[in-house]
Amino acid sequence: MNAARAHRTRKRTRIQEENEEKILDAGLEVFSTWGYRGATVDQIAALAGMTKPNLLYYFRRKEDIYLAVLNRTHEMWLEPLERLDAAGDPATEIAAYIDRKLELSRDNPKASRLFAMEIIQGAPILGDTLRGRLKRLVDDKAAVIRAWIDAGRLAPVDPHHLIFMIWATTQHYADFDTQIRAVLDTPELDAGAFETAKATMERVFLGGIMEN
Amino acid sequence: MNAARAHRTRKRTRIQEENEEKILDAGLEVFSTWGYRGATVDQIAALAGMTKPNLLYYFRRKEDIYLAVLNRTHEMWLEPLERLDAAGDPATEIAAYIDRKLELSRDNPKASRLFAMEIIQGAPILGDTLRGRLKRLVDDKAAVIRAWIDAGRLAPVDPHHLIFMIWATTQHYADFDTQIRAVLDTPELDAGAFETAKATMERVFLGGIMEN
DNA sequence: GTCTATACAATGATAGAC
DNA sequence: GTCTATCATTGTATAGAC
Repeated sequence: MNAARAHRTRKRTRIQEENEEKILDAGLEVFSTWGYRGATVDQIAALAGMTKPNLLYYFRRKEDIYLAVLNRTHEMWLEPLERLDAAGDPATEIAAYIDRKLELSRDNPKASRLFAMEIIQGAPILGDTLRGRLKRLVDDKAAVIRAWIDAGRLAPVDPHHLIFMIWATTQHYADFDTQIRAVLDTPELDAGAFETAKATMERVFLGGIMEN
Repeated sequence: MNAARAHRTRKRTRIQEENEEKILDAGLEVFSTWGYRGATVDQIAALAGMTKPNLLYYFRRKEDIYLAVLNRTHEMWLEPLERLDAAGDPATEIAAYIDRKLELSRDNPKASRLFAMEIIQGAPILGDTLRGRLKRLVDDKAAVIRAWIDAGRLAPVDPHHLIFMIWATTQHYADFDTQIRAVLDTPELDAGAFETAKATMERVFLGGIMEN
């Protein structure tokens, strides 16, 4: 985890914390736009407002920056699904999950695009996490959904693919934001656009999976 | 369009056509994996089975290859929506649209990822196309859907966002294929996985938007 | 402890000779 | 249609100044 910073063992100073944060913010920006390989250390340093050698004082290698940025954000990505509660009402729980996921896209579009680039490139870094922790979490929550279906509280849809559909639709508003803005002819996706998206998604998903 | 090949004015020979096609195939592969900037001409040349200088005889610059690859595939992307028929039955038409789009993802995952990378990077090349031709097409078909809604044949959902949802879910199976395979613990998305995906999507979408 | 200047090897894009 | 040369970019290392 912090092998990246093994050369520094002492407690971090205020300047260190501030600079590391600036670097990670810049890294998120650049990696999420260009992917790991397309990003350059120069770009990140410029965005962070420091020189390249100065940046390399904090992170010796490009890969260390990438790892740190991914580590800083990947917890955030699992959290909404973790909160899906087997004891709750199916419609309420699923609607709330969609809301949380859509909010995450709205508030952290760069983090969403960072993950998208990593996955599209074959998940060279996150592959193990996907096959391990993510798979266990999804299997877990798919079992919850299946129990709801077996109890006749939801229409019989495949739980895994239902989750994929929710991921796809919510993340679309972050990852493909450029395309959506082009089609809607708007300079940015404002609160109104997200409200309409949310209403449409809840109507389609809940209408589509409630036994009536 | 073929400004990229303006240096060649004669009719193309068989060898030229074959080599250009090999280059475009290799370019699709490499650009869709690494993005424009992360791709190298060396990689593309190696994949195309030729030397870098030989490749550069056909396309003088990396950007020319990228343009040609995008141009070769972007028509394909508009076609399924173009076929949405106002005179048809709403449920049938929308189900057929979903099918066509999902088939496109299954059969052309690399093209899908190429577009994804281009959009995530802010559509530097395709931006005008998105704001022009794509927007007109979507507005057109959104009007068709709205007419169905006004006639009481569909539930009142926002047509644009419904289309976004269909794009998101279908393309997800190409773009995030690595993540889906990790979660489903399968070496590849086979016909069965696509059947389940299709059934789930049709159940959710049609259940979600039919007035009952 | 923090930052700058400089260097350098590797890679990659492109031009031009053959 | 092929090979070589060139030149900019980029990742990384080091030496030392504040």
